Amino acid sequence: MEFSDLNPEEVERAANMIKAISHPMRLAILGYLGEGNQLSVTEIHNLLKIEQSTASHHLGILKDKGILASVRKGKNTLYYLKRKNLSTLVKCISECACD
Amino acid sequence: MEFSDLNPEEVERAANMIKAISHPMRLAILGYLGEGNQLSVTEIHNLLKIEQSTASHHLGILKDKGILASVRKGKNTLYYLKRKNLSTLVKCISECACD
DNA sequence: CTTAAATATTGATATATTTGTATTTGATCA
DNA sequence: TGATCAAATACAAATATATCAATATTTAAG
Repeated sequence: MEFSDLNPEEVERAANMIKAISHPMRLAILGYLGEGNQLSVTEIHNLLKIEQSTASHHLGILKDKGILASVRKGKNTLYYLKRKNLSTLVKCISECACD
Repeated sequence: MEFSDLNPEEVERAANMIKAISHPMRLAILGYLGEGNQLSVTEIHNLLKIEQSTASHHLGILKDKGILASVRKGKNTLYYLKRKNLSTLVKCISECACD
């Protein structure tokens, strides 16, 4: 798959996916979910020390753009990485950012 | 390199790099530069059918965030991918966006 | 059914981004 | 030097995003 094979819509979609993860809070969320963990909104809210509504908002964006999926478990909604190759992407990004 | 190894500053830097490429125009630019090509501002401006100043602006962002480098060649300034592992990243993104 | 906990949504405000027009800077060439 | 082409910058308007506080919704427990 070459990037130049993508049509404008796919480019748009790709841009949206990346935009979704290109935010410090959301990258931090991915850091927590990176190893197959499942976390609730409240846990994210506490881990990142941000408002509950803000946490929910960011998780919603990540879900909407196809990065995360969620499952209801009792009172909680657990979020997790939708595809494991996103782990690769995230690793790749961390490496790029370090040299 | 695990994502969770990054400290807040590095997370910030990673977020900035990704944010830089998470824009349809800029992704399209990367598409054109992906295979080791070097293109001038005017060429990008013509290829993408956007204003010269807009092209320059986007190229400037990509350069500022460490994605592209540039070299003066006569009247033109040629832009190119700074690291080739960014090609991998871009490919990875295109694949993620397609399934 | 009522209450409480966990999420989600809404509204308001502040901030950031994108884009085009116009201008300026820089380099080349006659 | 003066004219010209290429690129960068300044500025402003439109749009988008982030954040918090308040409210609504959903679910489970009693």
